[in-house]
Amino acid sequence: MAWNLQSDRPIYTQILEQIQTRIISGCYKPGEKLPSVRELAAEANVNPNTMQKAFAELERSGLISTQRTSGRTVTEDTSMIEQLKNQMAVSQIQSFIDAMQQLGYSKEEIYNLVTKTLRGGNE
Amino acid sequence: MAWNLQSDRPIYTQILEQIQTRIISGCYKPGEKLPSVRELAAEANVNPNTMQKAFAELERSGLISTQRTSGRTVTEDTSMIEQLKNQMAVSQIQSFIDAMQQLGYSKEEIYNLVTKTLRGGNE
DNA sequence: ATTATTGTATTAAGTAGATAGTACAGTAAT
DNA sequence: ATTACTGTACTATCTACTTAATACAATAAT
Repeated sequence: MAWNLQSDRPIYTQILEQIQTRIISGCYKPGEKLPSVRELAAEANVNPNTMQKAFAELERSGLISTQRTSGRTVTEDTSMIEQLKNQMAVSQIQSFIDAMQQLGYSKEEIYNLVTKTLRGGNE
Repeated sequence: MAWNLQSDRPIYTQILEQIQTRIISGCYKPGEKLPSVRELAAEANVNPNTMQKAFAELERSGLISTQRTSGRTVTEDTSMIEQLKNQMAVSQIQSFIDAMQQLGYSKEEIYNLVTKTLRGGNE
């Protein structure tokens, strides 16, 4: 999975979210060692300080932990990961429906549009 | 409808979007005169310059127009408004589904979660 | 004519985010 | 011991966003 960074929001926030997503989707597995700050920064075409800032946040939440000089690892607490997954899903759904309703779509219309889109797409 | 402004994105961008939403949802009607920059700025608890910046963007898109000294009005081009509504809806749906799939949810799971949420909510 | 209100422009200041460059301390591998 | 890699810290600089405080020209209302 590639890094997808826009300029309309802080980069470190987007990196934070995308690392979370990678952990949740199993791209980075529980207990697995993460690439180094410098490596990931190069990969994302970002300053190491920016990547570092994202990691600092991730650690406050407990999702990853640091072994001072040998790198970082994803938490082995799978229930924590599962919980975060649910949280993010609920939040996605809620803000999606809110936005659609504010545009003036009824529940039924939202339902129909989602159904139609899900049918149409690939895979 | 109240202003909902977060600090994680530029204020003027959020104002821009929310004015678009108000026009699309009919809160500000086609041809209607808009409140002044200063008035809206006070209402949103924001500097007039920030509100002005949002309006400048809205004008580039043609959604509103300016009568130099008597204020601004919403476009009367209802098909333009309708088109913007569709655009924003499609974009909402797409990025919602993308985000869910990246979290690891299948189309069927997305469908079920959306259905369940739509059933549960109010109104 | 005067007054108030409109959009608009300008300058200055403060803040947050991002980059660049450098440095240090701890550990693993050799 | 040396080397290479790790996270971490620090300073300086640049840009974008936001606020503040004015100011001006055009029009609507009086």
